[in-house]
Amino acid sequence: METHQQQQQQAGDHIQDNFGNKNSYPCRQSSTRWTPTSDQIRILKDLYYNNGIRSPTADQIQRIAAQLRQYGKIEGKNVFYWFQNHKARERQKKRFTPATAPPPLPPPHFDHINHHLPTMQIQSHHHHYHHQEPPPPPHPLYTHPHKLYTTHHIGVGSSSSSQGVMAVGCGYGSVAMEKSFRECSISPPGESKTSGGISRNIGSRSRIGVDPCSFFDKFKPKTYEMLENH
Amino acid sequence: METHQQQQQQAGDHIQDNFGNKNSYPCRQSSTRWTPTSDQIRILKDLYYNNGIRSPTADQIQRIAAQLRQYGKIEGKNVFYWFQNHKARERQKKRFTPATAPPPLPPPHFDHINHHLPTMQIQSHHHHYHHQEPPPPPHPLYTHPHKLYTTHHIGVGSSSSSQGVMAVGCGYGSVAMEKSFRECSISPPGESKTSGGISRNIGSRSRIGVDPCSFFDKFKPKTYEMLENH
DNA sequence: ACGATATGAATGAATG
DNA sequence: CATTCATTCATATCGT
Repeated sequence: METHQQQQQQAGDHIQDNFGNKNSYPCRQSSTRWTPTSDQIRILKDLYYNNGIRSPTADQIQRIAAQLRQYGKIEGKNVFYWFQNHKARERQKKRFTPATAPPPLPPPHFDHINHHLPTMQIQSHHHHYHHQEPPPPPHPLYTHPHKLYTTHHIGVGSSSSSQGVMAVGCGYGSVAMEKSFRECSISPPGESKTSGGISRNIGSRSRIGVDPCSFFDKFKPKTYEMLENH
Repeated sequence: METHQQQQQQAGDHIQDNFGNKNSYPCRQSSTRWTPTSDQIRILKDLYYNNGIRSPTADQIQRIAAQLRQYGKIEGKNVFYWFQNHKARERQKKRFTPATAPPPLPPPHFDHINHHLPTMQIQSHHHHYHHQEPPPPPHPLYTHPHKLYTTHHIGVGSSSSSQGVMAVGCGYGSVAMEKSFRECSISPPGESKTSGGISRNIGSRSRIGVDPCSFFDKFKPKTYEMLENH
């Protein structure tokens, strides 16, 4: 999925939108749409997979966006859509690829491409549960009761020095992170059936699918398939 | 578009391994991307044009993929993307028909290719209608064919009342679009471009727009709008 | 070998 | 949440 990442030379390169426009560089990413940077994606995924955030609250969205802004332009809605889409696609895929060959997955050792991941903890306070078991995907028990965003302080810890590092409480240490399946993951219990109900706010259940978190580099142009599918 | 077609292997030379050959990889296709076989394409088009399927449901996708698997390797997502792309491109092309540019191109006309072949029969018989050109451009009436083919069950062959055919909507002459307020901010803070830059700035508390009422922000926005206006 | 084109794949943004 | 639309990236393939 997001493995190959498009181009996002929002850096110095002129972007050259290939449309009728020949505008040169007025607005960054001339295209009107947000083009996430690698760091932004990395963080978003981290929040998604390692922190179980699936449908952030408005509050969280704002904070996340604020943090991600360090790595490039971004707005709240981008964060909002990102989570929506990521989640939806994860499910969708599962949906139309139910029994189809969920094969053995060769353990393509996931390289540890960049391990300088800025890990961010939006709102974890001092609660460090043990649920931090990101790397070993096997068990997403994740009872995660957390999500009590009572704090206003963003945990943001993003990394800092070049390298790993976590800084933040639950951040996993990085490393290892095996990539596993995607669609055949854990059962998709109906979970949130909030339909008629009301609330459903805070809980934000997540069935966690702990996954991969692939890092893509601009260097790694090739397929994502290996990791993704399945 | 569907004019030139790539009839690749499958016939004489089996270049690619296809089938989950245990060759070396578990199941990963050796090739990067799915390369539909002639039969698969024929069937897909048949479903598209003769059965009016434009956006198959997850359910249909599964079945279609299962059927097409007889003719070569294929996954649900391939079917999904195929329909998405086919539809999008058909529309896209049509969209650029501002009068000044008469469509010199004779319609694709793929049909008749082989009628000696399989006409998908996902779960029912199949009927053959006269394949009518799907995109007769002139008329953008567009009554929103959305889901005309409401079948919940792949109508592939006929689903209830056959009516295969029709559904062609695609008119799509209007492109209203007005809500877009794309912003184009000027000089964003872009320094830390993609990856690499790990500038750090710890304490960065959220600052963000910090609106007056940020107390009860814990709600989950259903749409981006909600987030925005809050 | 390129360059153009067709088209598979991905994903941001919306809408229902 | 599910679906859909628009764009864009990536690559297979063909023409010259």
